[in-house]
Amino acid sequence: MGNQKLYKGSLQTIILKLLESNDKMYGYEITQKVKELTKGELKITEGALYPALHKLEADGLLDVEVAKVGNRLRKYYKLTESGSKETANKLAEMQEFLKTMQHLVNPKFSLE
Amino acid sequence: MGNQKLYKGSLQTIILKLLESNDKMYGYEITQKVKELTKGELKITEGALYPALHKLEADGLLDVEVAKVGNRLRKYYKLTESGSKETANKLAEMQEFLKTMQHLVNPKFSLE
DNA sequence: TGTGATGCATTAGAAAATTATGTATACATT
DNA sequence: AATGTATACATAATTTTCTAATGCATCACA
Repeated sequence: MGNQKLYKGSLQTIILKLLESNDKMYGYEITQKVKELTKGELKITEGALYPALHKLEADGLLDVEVAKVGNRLRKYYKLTESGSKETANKLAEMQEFLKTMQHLVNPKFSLE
Repeated sequence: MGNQKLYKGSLQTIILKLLESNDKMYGYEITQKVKELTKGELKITEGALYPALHKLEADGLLDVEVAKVGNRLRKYYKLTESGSKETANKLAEMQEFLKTMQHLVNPKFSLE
């Protein structure tokens, strides 16, 4: 919702995590999955998604496989081997970050 | 560390939270406090900090009080009334975001 | 037949950082 | 005396990463 800007920088990690859980996905599917998983809180725009996918592919973290469904085009993405490794790294990084932020802003613990 | 880019978008919230906990602080003090609280994981650069402080001030969320310590200048910032309200909002937003991300990157261990 | 959903993509622009640089004081070490 | 590190402010150029807008095309369905 209002916190849409907070997710800056975590899109790649989100994509990688989804592909780790789902083997292969296509772009539109990713946007819908994120919307569903976050109950509409996070909306991935196409202007962010497609460049991100292209970059991950260019970096060798994703493989593409084009499929035709009816007369419609789909590009299925899946993790390469090095993509799997990078996913583990990025997820660890994210966990660390979440822990740090949790600690920073948690109202229960005042910051001295 | 490597997750330095993940914090994009949360600097304002961090500043506001620190000022909520500490009544008044000056810029350099904020950078040191964040470094200390996060054990060096998060480093606020001046190029990000000062523009952020100026914006918060311009938006009426912070008041400034200039102090001279020895021959050195310090600008102490503290929350205005509307700053306190906004802090509450931003902290709630952040909690929500952290929960969402936690759920996204580790659906197995949801927080709820 | 036109509207919303599906599916790809790019472009212009904004937001929010990093990096580099600048000024100046203070203190400790060589 | 000179050098480096810490303290303390600040800005400018650049980069990263998004949003918003737009475009093309297929498909379902009312």
